[in-house]
Amino acid sequence: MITIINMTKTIKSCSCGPDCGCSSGKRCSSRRGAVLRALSEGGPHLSAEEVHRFAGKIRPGIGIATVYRSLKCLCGCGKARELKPADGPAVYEAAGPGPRHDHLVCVSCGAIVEISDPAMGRLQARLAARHGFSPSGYRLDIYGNCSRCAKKDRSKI
Amino acid sequence: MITIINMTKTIKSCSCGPDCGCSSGKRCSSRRGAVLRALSEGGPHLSAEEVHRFAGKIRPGIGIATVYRSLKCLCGCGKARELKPADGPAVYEAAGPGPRHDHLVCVSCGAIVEISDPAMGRLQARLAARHGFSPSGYRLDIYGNCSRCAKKDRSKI
DNA sequence: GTCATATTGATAATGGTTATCATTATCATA
DNA sequence: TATGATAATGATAACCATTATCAATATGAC
Repeated sequence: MITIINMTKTIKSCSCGPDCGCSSGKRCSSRRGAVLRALSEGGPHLSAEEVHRFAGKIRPGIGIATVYRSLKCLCGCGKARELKPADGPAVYEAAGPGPRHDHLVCVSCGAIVEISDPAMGRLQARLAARHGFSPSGYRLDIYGNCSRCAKKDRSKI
Repeated sequence: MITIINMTKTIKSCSCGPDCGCSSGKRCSSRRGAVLRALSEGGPHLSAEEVHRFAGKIRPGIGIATVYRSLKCLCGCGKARELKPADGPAVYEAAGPGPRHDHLVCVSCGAIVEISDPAMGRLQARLAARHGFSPSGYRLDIYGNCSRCAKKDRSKI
C-alpha cells in the first residue's frame, strides 16, 4: 500500500522554515521539524528509536508514534529515505535535493559506506525506460566485505 | 548480526539431490528441499507465508518455523534471495547460478518486474573496487510507475 | 476569535519473525 | 545394522518494530 500525500491543500504561511515537510500540503509542525533536524544532524543512518532520542533533545516530550508518522511523511515528500537492512529495524537518512547516493554494506562489521556515481543514475534511467517504466527513484545496495574486514579474513587463513 | 553457515562438516552422501542446501555442511533435509522447490515453482516472489502454503503441498505438515529456518539457510548459501519491500513482509526468490537480476517496483500497483543487465554487474563491481570493497552481491530496486499505471495517471489529469 | 481539522502522545494492538524445547531424523562410525 | 552425536523439526510462546486508536491539542483559513 502506498500512502499518497495530500496535495490539495497548500499552506500560505509557515513559521518553522521551508524544511519541515509542510510544503506538501500539510500543517506546519515543530515536531516534524525536530525529526528532520535530528535526521540531518544525528548521523548518516538512524533508526526510528535513535531519531526519537535525538529529536527528544531538540523538542522534549516528542512521542515515538509522532516520530514514525513524521518519518513516513518526510519520506513521502522526498526529504528522507528509508533503508531496510537485512536484519534489524529500518534506518532513515536525510535526503536533500543534492545528488543521491548508494550504499556499500559490509556483511561482516555492518558498516555502511555512502557512495555516489552519476553513471548509476544514467543506467537506472535507461533500464527503467527499456521496460516502459517511469522511474521516481531507485536504491542500490552493494554487499560484501569492507577493506578492513577483508584484510582480517585474509590474516585468519 | 550475520549468521555464518558452518562449513566445518561436510556431508559425504546426500539422498535429496544437490539442491537442498546441505552442500554447505548441513544435514540433508526433505523439508529444506520442499522449501526450495516451493520457491522455484510457486512463483517469482513469495512471502514466507506463501512458501509455507506451497511447501505444505509438497511436504505436508511442514511448520512455519521450519520454513523461516530453511529460507535463512538457503539465503545463506546463495540458493535464495530475500527482498524487503517498503511495506509488507519480506519476499523470497530462488537464486540459481544463472545471471542475477534486478527489480522494477511499481509504487502504484505493487507489481515487480525482473530485469537483467550485464552493465549493472560491471558498474557494481567498479563502484565496490573503488572503495576497497570485496563485493559478494548487490541489490538494485528501481521504483516508479509501470507503463499501465503511468497511463492510468495521465488519463486522470 | 472561531471553526474545521491536522497533529500529537499514550498506549493497545498487530503481525512478521525468532527463540525455546522436547522430539525426531540424519549421518558417521563401530 | 546398531549406536551415538547432533542437526532438524513442529508447536507455540516470546519478541519487538511498527501501526491503529482515541481523546486532547495545535494549526491555519476566515
